[in-house]
Amino acid sequence: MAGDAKSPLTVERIVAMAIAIADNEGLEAASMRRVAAELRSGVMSLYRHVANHEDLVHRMCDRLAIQYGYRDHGISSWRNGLIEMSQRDWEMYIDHPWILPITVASGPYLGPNTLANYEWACRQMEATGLPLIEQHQIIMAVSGFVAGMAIFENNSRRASLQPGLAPEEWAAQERGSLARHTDLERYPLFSRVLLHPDATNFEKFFDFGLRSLLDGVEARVRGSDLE
Amino acid sequence: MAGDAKSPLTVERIVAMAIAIADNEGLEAASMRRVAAELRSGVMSLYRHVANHEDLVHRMCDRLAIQYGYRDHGISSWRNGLIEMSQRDWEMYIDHPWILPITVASGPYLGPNTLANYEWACRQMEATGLPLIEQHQIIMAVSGFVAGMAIFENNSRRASLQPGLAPEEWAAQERGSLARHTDLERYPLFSRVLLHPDATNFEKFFDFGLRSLLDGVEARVRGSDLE
DNA sequence: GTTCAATTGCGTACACCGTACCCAGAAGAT
DNA sequence: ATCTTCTGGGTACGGTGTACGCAATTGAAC
Repeated sequence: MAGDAKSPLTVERIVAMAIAIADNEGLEAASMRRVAAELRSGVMSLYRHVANHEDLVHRMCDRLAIQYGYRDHGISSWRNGLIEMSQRDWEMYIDHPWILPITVASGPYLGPNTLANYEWACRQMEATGLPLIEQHQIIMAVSGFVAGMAIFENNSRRASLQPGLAPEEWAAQERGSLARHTDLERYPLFSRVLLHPDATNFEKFFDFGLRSLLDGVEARVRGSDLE
Repeated sequence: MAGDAKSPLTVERIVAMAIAIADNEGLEAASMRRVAAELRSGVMSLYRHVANHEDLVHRMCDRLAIQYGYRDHGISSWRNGLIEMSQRDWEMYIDHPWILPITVASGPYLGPNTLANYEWACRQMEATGLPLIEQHQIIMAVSGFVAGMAIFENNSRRASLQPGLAPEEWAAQERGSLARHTDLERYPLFSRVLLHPDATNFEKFFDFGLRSLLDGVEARVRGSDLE
């Protein structure tokens, strides 16, 4: 993890190190002190390249927007465009769970790369022929759905994957720890769901929900859904 | 805001005060020191009633689950049940924006009231005849969509409502501040959206997205969507 | 009423955080 | 060789959560 002692401090190195720390130990571990220590530099040196901690966080987000940029590999329809957007966003949220709390707490940082992605999505939607503002709102609805599902997916992953035990063992353990504060008998349906191995499998319903949403949009595009 | 000096410290008073502070000034303002000061008590006194700060936050969340508990006022179908759930959650997210970051960062706290709400939703879904696990996943998909849309709604509210100026003025100001770091000419579609008064109006597409989602579920319930 | 135990309130202190301020040293220009 | 500018970073301040230990209050038992 630690960087070379000699190489000069740059924004890129700082951002990359902060992302590496956040990936491994969570966002709160990526403090200015910690990043500086890992880079073998003084804390205040970072402020020569980054305005403050919030600025660093924003740069981390926009950095991911490059890595998970929307690409058209033979995309032929607005529907496939929205699917591409959803898949890239989903991957980003799963690979770097720390980005979701940032987006929620302070809004998506509209850096150049994030904006380029948005612009790409909007361009795909032009084929719908809908007014621009509706294109925007559809993009927001789909993005919102993806973000929301990623929240649940990340939560269940964080809960179940941490000790590296089998899902059934985890469920049993979770059940035990919950039963300590709560009378699970009062929540029979929840208890049964907790025992089910697919209780935390969201990918399947991510696809299902996305398809439902896109079907709704398609109906609107065809004009049968205008109110 | 400040509490009576004489009344004894209780969990309820602590939680209520923390919620009041978070509502007015954001979650980070509801620190242990601040809550204690507002209650005219010592900081460490709070720890007699609350395990730690995280515990306090969890109790705040479960407190809201009472206030925004799902109720059946003549609800006749699983579809209306999911709509009730969505509306209550939406209200909660809008009235108390601080709860979303908590849910995202550490998962929904499964306190007794939150669980009771979940149980209610599951019971509504029994009418679908789907396997329990699918009922669960549908609830999660709808909840996820609501949470995701609430993220965007809250972000745009926080951005646009703070100084109390008209939406157009805000858009112009936002455009100006963005243009300082970014060349907006490179993002023509985004620029046009930014100027539109409905750019931050999500309620309309919240309804649209929810309807699309429920239509998809309905198709599945009718068996026409089984793969 | 007195004594003892248990509960509640809280002051101090420590480790962490972001960062304002100022100074040392290196690099480049004149 | 001197002066300017830029980069690195040490110290210090005010914020955070909270471990520890002591005082005051309450409740029970005699």
